Amino acid sequence: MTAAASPGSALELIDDRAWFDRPSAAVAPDLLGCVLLHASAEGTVAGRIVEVEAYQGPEDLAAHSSHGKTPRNAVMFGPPGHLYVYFIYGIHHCINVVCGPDTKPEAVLIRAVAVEDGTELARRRRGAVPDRRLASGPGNVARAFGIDRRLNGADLISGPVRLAFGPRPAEIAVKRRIGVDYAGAWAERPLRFVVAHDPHLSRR
DNA sequence: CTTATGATTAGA
DNA sequence: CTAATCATAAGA
Repeated sequence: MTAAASPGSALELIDDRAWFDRPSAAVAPDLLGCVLLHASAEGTVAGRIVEVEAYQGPEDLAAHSSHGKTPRNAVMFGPPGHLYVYFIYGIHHCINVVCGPDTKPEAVLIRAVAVEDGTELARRRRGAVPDRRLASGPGNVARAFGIDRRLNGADLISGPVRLAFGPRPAEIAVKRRIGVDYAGAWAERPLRFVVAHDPHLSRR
């Protein structure tokens, strides 16, 4: 029995777009402990988000939106509560939650999830890896959940990928973002939020 | 059309 | 530490 599926702890889906209509640095820590779900034809995978990063609009030199709107990042410039999925390094997909306020191009990158439901399906998609690495690292989250570019722009309130409120983590740690050293001072900003001491983190 | 490169990962 | 691997964006 899992927290995501156990009777008596029904999932409370996030169905209010206003919840997403805030700066990414405000949404990001609130996302920790929340449940990410993907109901696909293959089955459903769900789990607790344990690591995220906030990307803050055009002024943030680490954000894709910092070089203007293009076909790839257009979803970031659209309404909050949608999925921004991009393909990177020729291999990996990364999934983001589009935030606000309004159409300000901010988003939260989901970097690690503790899979709690649909574990078998996630394992099939990922191959033989230890549980702690099943959805650890942004590319691995997308892989385990079966999410690719076809879901770019999907509505988190009406689409196959949803979010639900979960128990607030006991302790949240804030660190610098990973893989954005090129962004100068923006690389130093404390915009990576993690559930402290969680074994599923992509890094400590 | 050509070219450079990345919000990564796994493995030596 | 580096190779893998290709969509994307910018430039000629």
